[in-house]
Amino acid sequence: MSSDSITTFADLRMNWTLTLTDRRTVRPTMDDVAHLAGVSQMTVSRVMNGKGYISGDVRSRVETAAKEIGYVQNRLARGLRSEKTPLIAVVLPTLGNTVFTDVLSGITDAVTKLDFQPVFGLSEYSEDREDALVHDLLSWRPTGIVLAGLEHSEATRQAIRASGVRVAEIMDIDGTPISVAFGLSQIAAGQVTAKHMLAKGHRRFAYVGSQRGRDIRAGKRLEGFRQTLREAGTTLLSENSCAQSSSMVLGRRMTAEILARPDRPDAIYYSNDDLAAGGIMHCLANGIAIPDDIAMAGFNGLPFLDALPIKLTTIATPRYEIGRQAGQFLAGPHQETTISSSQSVDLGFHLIPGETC
Amino acid sequence: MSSDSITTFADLRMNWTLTLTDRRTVRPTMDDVAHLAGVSQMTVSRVMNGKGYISGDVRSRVETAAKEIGYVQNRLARGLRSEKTPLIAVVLPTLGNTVFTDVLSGITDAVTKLDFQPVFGLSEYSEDREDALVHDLLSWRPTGIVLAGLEHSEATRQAIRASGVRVAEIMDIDGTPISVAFGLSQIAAGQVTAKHMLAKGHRRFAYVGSQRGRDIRAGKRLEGFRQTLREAGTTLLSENSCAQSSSMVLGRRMTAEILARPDRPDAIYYSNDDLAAGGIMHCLANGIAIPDDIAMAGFNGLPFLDALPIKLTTIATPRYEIGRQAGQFLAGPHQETTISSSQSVDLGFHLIPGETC
DNA sequence: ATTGACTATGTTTACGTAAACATATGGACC
DNA sequence: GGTCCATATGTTTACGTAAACATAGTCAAT
Repeated sequence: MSSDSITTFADLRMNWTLTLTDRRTVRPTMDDVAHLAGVSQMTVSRVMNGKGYISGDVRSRVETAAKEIGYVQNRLARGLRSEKTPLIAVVLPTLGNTVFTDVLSGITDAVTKLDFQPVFGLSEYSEDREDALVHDLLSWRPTGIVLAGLEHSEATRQAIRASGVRVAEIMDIDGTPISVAFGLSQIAAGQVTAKHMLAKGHRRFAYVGSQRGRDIRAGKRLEGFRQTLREAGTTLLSENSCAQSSSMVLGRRMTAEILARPDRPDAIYYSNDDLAAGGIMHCLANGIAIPDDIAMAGFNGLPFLDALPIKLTTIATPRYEIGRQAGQFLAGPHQETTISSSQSVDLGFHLIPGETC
Repeated sequence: MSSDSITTFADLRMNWTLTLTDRRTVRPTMDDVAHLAGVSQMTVSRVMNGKGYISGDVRSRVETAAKEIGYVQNRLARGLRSEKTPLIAVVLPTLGNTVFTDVLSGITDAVTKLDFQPVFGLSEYSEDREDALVHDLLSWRPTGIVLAGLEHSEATRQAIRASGVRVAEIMDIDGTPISVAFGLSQIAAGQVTAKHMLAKGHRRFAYVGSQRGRDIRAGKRLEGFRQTLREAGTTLLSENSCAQSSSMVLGRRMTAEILARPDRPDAIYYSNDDLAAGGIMHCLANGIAIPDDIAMAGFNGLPFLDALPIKLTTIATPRYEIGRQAGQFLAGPHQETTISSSQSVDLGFHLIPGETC
């Protein structure tokens, strides 16, 4: 059909144009840009990545050509060839809790600034799902991976070790991290809260939590809380852990139940601010005096607490900062020494005294 | 150094083992699995993807070998070769608003179920950042992309058109979608709210909003609200739009300011529930009667409203469902006809009458 | 026995990029 | 006037996978 031999430049060009036309559904490649600019594919690569020597003339011709045909680099090919990708994998339990969206915002801001991109999955507090997600996410050959907490299955540890990917474990530092942990001592947070409540003269304590058994960090706070009570010669009257996920509505309902019982506590330790805020709402709606009838403390220091008519006593946590530092650690340049050593970065917390205890 | 010729199977095997050892830092490939299982790379590929004929014996040998050396597929190579990836790109304004985390949860659940993965970026309500993010995300050659709203720059439209990627625009259906929009009529939501407030006898209205100028959907609701007031022969006394991002604290502060003015309204229309809840808190804290002194309405129907002592009148929106359907649309199998046509899927909304108006 | 369909596996190739290596030009330096 | 170095570009190759095509055995129907 076509001419038997293609010899002239015009023929070559024609051939190229046709090829481009034939594949109109397919994205243009560096080769397409190169032919349009009259240079080699490698030169296009150099212009795109700003590596090696390029004359001003060629640079502008290539840039013009790229814009003209709407060239978009193919990160799959780039990642395959260069054996690294600007990806940071993130595995979180849920987005239904402000804690994790704050952390995720921090991670996103930090890695984006370093020209990385987050890929994420939600484990819903399930270890099996975490395993599956980690395995799946590693198939993208990410540069780093963020995990919540320090407790992970052997399969997950194994996969991460074998992949050689950088790891950051976040939120918790009570334990031995795989590589580096960014967070705060959950146990200490529970202890500090207990000390504060004891100092305020409360003795009859109840605990209110959610995600029973699955929220390991809440469990550690409770452990710290219990321990301090024990040292003060007292114990929790009741531990109320609901299987549902945390919410203000749940906190309000659980508070109502507890206050309706005959052995009424004089203080409630909530596993987080949402539950505690629900407790405040219950009291507001029912004319129960805080802290005289019932004292309260929460955890996280969420901003919305400032809008409530009664200020909750709580623990402020550096959620965004935890995410930011973890992201920076994973996406930033590296002194190889720090990678494999188990160490923790304690971003701290502080108690915010409110009007609830 | 080594023997000049490699002829026996043992030699070959030895050679392979050495190679594998040399690259211990590098991830094993299908070739490694293949050699260990004594089959070809292609057979490994078939086992991994469940395509083509494989005998039970070979399948189990391959699976054992893969597990033994900890094989993890390389999606970069897979995507490059097969020219498609199980990725869904998501561009959202922020994670600081429950609306978007709900949507993102819906997207994540839907696409995960279909073996896709979300990659996302945050535009912070900036069109330039949206442009940059879209361009960047397209470099991963995703199967689909989710955008918030219907308003996008020509550059974004162009890039998406050229890439041939599937698009879902979410939240808003007042306009012409690129392909398919999932959401609700923001204008109608504003109108319905206005009608309800008018029916309750209110006449002196104020508006409270955030993200001034940038939150296009809030602007559309306000437009609908204004329009209905106009038809009823009245207008807004004042429009109070703050540049900051939405929060309960901001809502409380703005409400306090408005109620302190001489020309006090008898009803406030908030651009969302967070702001409105802040208003409720202000009134609770200052003994202002709702709705007698001041009536209120919000937007979104967030779950935490059920925990408040006073139930807010608001509009319930199907946030999770919007995300779920958008995710399903992008990641699911396709009847090609629907892809390019501009159409909207109205997931509706409904007014929840509360105690605030 | 021959055909054909089905099952099971192997070989070759291409996806788009960047690393590694090669080449060529133009000065500066002695 | 040759040597060396900085600059500027090209050529070849490999990354790991799956599509396309090729091969070969088994078994039922002719």
